[in-house]
Amino acid sequence: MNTEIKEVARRHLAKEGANLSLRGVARDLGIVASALYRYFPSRDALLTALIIDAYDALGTAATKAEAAVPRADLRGRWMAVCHAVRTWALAHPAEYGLIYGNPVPGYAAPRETTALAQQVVLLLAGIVAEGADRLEPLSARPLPEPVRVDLRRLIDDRPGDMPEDRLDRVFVGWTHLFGLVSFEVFGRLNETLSAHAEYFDHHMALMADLAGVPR
Amino acid sequence: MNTEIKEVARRHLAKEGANLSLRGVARDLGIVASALYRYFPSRDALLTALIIDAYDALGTAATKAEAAVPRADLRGRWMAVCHAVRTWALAHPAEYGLIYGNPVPGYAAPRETTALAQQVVLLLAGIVAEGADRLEPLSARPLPEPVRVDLRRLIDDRPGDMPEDRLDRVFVGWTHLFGLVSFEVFGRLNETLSAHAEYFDHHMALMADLAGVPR
DNA sequence: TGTACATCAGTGAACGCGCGTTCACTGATGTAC
DNA sequence: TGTACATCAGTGAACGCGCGTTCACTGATGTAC
Repeated sequence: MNTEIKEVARRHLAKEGANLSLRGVARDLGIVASALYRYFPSRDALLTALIIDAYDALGTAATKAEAAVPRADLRGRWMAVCHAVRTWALAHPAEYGLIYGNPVPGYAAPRETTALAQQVVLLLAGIVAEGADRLEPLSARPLPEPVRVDLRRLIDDRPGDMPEDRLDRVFVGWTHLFGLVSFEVFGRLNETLSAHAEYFDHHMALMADLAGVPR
Repeated sequence: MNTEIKEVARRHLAKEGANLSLRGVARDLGIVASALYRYFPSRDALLTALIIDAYDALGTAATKAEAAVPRADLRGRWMAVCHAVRTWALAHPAEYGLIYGNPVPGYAAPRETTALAQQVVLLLAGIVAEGADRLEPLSARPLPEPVRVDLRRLIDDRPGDMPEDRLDRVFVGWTHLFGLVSFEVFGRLNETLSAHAEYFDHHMALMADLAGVPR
């Protein structure tokens, strides 16, 4: 029942954005609004559940896609993650918007979401950690010290090691991935470009180059 | 009076997101809600005005900042555009969200916004068109044909000329710019990085490298 | 096998609120003669 | 200079709606003896 409610709520999100209405959800379930309180203590709680589910679904999609590629094919794994994120986002635009669009007004994301939100970037970092080409000469540009410190801290907080420059490039790819997916999902690309899929592939491959993912 | 209404409405946006309430705005103006109808025919019309204003303000901020840099300093001009976008977005998070976040549910952006939305990328393209280094060897990766076609069409639709590869790199920078700004404005960077400004500078400089903006 | 009781999903009325929009209106200000 | 009229910004009541949440409740199902 819990999952059934969330399913209907997801359908509502798709039509109304984050203005989720409990009464609307209840109506679609053929139930009276107050009955929902047996399952979720408040509207915010339902929203939180949906947000967590969204992070989870996105992370799972990316993880599964990446796991399906032979371990030795690092570039294939990188691209699989990118594709999985884009595919999931296009299939679930409202849920994507919930976690990567405007913050929902008056709603504070609970602590638990932080770790969930990092899944994708960790996947990308994990791939690069397994093996990478020398970085492209652009990297002659040295990291600003405060950035180096941030990146070092992140590296030290987790198992494994990696030069800061390399993690920096992973972050470049990660930012680009979500920047581009957001552009596409939110319709900002529509009047400008038509070959969305090819454009995406091309750019994420460029990001792989930049991060030194071997061809 | 028209501008006064919009000013108050902008303050409301900042607190409530896109759930703009006419009655709330009227209340803050010390006016009865129906009086607003003398100035805007509907809530949607007010929203539209705010959206257009936002594009306008962002475009103007970028244009002015770029114009203030000596013409010969191409890299300075590129960075000025990037900084102006970030600064404006951080100063006006709600208005930024209105134009680069989740699409407002049930609201269709009017035609006029398309041209306004392209201002920033045109600025960047204009800078690169004035002079650019040879592209970095990454560009050994050829453009996929459908992407080349899209880019060619965009180039032919406007005065001036430019190789498709170069415009492609401008788009990379543009996507990255808004991807990173969205991450920061929407708070997706908070738990991960602290040196936001330096991180931004560093990455946008990298994008300049990538687009062949001379150092 | 039959009765008494507990559980618990869902009901329905109510509270108090906010919303966008319409409509006939008031009353001050400005204009014309 | 004084009167008559037009303009028009803002009023206030009303319509019809939706919302989240509470609360005492019903009534079916399952369990214990």
